[in-house]
Amino acid sequence: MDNVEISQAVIKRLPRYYRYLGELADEGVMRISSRELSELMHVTASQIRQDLNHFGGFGQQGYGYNVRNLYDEIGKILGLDKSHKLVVIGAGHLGQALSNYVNFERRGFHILGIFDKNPDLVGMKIRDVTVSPMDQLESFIRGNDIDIAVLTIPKTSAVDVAKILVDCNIRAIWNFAHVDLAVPDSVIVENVHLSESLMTLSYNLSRR
Amino acid sequence: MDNVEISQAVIKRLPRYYRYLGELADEGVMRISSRELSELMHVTASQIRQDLNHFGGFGQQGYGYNVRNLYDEIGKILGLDKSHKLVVIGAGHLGQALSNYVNFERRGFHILGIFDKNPDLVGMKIRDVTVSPMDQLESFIRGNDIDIAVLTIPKTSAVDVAKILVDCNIRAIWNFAHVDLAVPDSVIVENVHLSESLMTLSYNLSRR
DNA sequence: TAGATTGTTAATCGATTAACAATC
DNA sequence: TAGATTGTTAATCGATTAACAATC
Repeated sequence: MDNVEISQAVIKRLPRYYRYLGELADEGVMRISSRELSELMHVTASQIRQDLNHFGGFGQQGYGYNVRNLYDEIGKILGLDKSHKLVVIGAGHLGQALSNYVNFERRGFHILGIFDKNPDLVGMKIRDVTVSPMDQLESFIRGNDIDIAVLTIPKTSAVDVAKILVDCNIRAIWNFAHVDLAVPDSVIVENVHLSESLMTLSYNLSRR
Repeated sequence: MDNVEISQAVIKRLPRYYRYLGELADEGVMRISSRELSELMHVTASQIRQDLNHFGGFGQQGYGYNVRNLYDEIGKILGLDKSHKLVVIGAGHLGQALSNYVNFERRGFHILGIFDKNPDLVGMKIRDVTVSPMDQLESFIRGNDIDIAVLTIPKTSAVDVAKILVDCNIRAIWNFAHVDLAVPDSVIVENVHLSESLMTLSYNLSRR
């Protein structure tokens, strides 16, 4: 299973399937065919079947897919059946926004610590978590077996903090700083570069 | 020029070139070859030359590219030489984070209005802008010739607000709500689905 | 001029779509 | 059984990489 590498293009479509299937399940829809789903999502039925078959045959000929079952299976593929421990580094507005976002918690992403170098923010309480000073970061990650670090700090500090995170054997970094972090291959980096997203919008706007 | 459609894959790479070139310019680097840039960015030199040549010949044989010039040209391609008027809809933490982000302003994205339906947030001042109630949104957009609406509200409200925005002839929506907005083709939608990004990270984490 | 490097064409690779046999 | 729809192979399309002639 692990020997077949699945392209990131496929992976990036899974959360969208997951979202649509979750909504269908909430509406009480029991089964759906690839054609029906394709019309709903504005993609080809062929692509849906190809994508899903990378992971196994979840459907049944002549019937289609069981909505609830497919939802659960995609959840498992995405690792949403496991729980993850996170720290948020940077307690500014973005860090607060992410820390307050209830849906992450619901999907098994538990924020155990929030850190900031600004003494004015240290001690602030965000949901159940109190913001801690940066010098406690390293021992906290090691002591609490943290999987994921969320980086919502400026790019200059981000580079330095990433080094610390690697030393602490962090497994993944969700990076909101506008910089490409240089980390070993074993550490997963998922970038959210908001300014690049806005520039893409700007480009498309200027071509009208 | 407009008759050749350029793929979104190319467009999405431009902001990254722009970022690296900006940093090089700041460091005082005058010229760079596609090979040097390719080593810096970990992409192929071929791809860089192909990408750039969609928009014109910015280089010179035997010399390479003038860093400052290429930076400016990509900026123009991305529409960063023009100024844009935005409103932020949703003054929660995410809306505040984006409204406070100075770099957007510096790149010509001017936030003229911030709106929220929560009376507790109305009246709050974020940089120079005071949060207004939602019922003033429509007249504000029309009266101030707003280009871009930034949606940082829950998905249920997002669908309704998007309808209003379309009625007001908004040109683009930067959408942070976890929903696919149904708008006419003439309206550009750029989605930032944070939970999908986190799920992608989660997938990659579980395959190690 | 000789060396370097672009701009661009051709070759390769990978992803998407179409088609259909298998099967529920 | 007949109809429907999957799983999967084959065909197409598009994007990336390689190669090299043009040229600074």
